[in-house]
Amino acid sequence: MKRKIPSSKLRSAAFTRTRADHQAELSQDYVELIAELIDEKGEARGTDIAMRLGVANATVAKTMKRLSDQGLVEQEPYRAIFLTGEGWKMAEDGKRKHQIVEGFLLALGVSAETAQVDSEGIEHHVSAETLKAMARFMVRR
Amino acid sequence: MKRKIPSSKLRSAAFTRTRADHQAELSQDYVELIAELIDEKGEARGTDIAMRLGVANATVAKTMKRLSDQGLVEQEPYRAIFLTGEGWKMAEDGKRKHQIVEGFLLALGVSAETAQVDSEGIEHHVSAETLKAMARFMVRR
DNA sequence: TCAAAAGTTTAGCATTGTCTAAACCTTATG
DNA sequence: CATAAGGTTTAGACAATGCTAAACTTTTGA
Ligand SMILES: [Mn+2]
Ligand SMILES: [Mn+2]
Ligand SMILES: [Mn+2]
Ligand SMILES: [Mn+2]
Repeated sequence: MKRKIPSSKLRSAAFTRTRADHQAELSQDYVELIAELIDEKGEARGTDIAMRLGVANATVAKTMKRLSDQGLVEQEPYRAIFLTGEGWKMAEDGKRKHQIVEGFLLALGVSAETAQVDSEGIEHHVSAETLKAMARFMVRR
Repeated sequence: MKRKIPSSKLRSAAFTRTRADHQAELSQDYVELIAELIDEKGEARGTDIAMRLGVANATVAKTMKRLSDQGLVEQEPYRAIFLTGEGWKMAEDGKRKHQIVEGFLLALGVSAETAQVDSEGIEHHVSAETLKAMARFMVRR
């Protein structure tokens, strides 16, 4: 039945959702990247993560602390980083979503570079409904 | 000629761009909202901004300080907030972009609510190239 | 084998963005 | 026109995300 929502309420809901998306964003990108490195090289080291993210080493170390508090990664001092079960799940969900968004942009006709760059930010703000629409578009097109 | 960029470089470029997008994001949303309020009511008051953004009053006040340091807004103590020339320009650019992204999502077939919410985050990560592709899609469809 | 290189951690700092609570002005109305 | 209600500002706290520099550990290779 869907009552009409007053527009200021709806408006603030959008900003609130965006802020929530941003909170989740960093963790998602980290675990996805860690999963990628493990697939590629068998392990994820701090330096490699820092390199690919374009941040300093110490930043990665600090973030790892948070991620392990969140139960997403595991690590021993001076050793490589691994994902927990939960971490793997998040990585896989993230990867799937990322691929749909990037593939969608390509299907829309943008260059590979642009699709790659834009999708890195866009992926975090795409709701289930929009993701479905993007997937549909790629199939039909 | 476009040399092949090593994939780790390109990868970090995407994250770096996303971080830059996020830095610009808050200012953009604020000025756009202030412009909207001025159009609607003739002035933008702190409370209204806070209401629509879904944040506390004090948060808005502190942000205003930053925005006026950035030369985007002007205000006298205890008075409403106004945009500088630069502020208006940013607001207008933002609005245009926002409308294209939101309209595009609608054209893609998502609900009005979803288009409204998702576009609030997505708009900040859409490059000129992607924006053009979205505009094209809406026309052709 | 053992010193240099490579990688990791820690300390200390800055900025952004958020909050609550309290103090302070402005406005509206009885 | 005095005061209550409604806005605004300030103070103080906190978490997240980034940085550099220094200390420390592990790995590598002469
Ligand atoms: Mn991703
Ligand atoms: Mn991302
Ligand atoms: Mn974002
Ligand atoms: Mn926005």
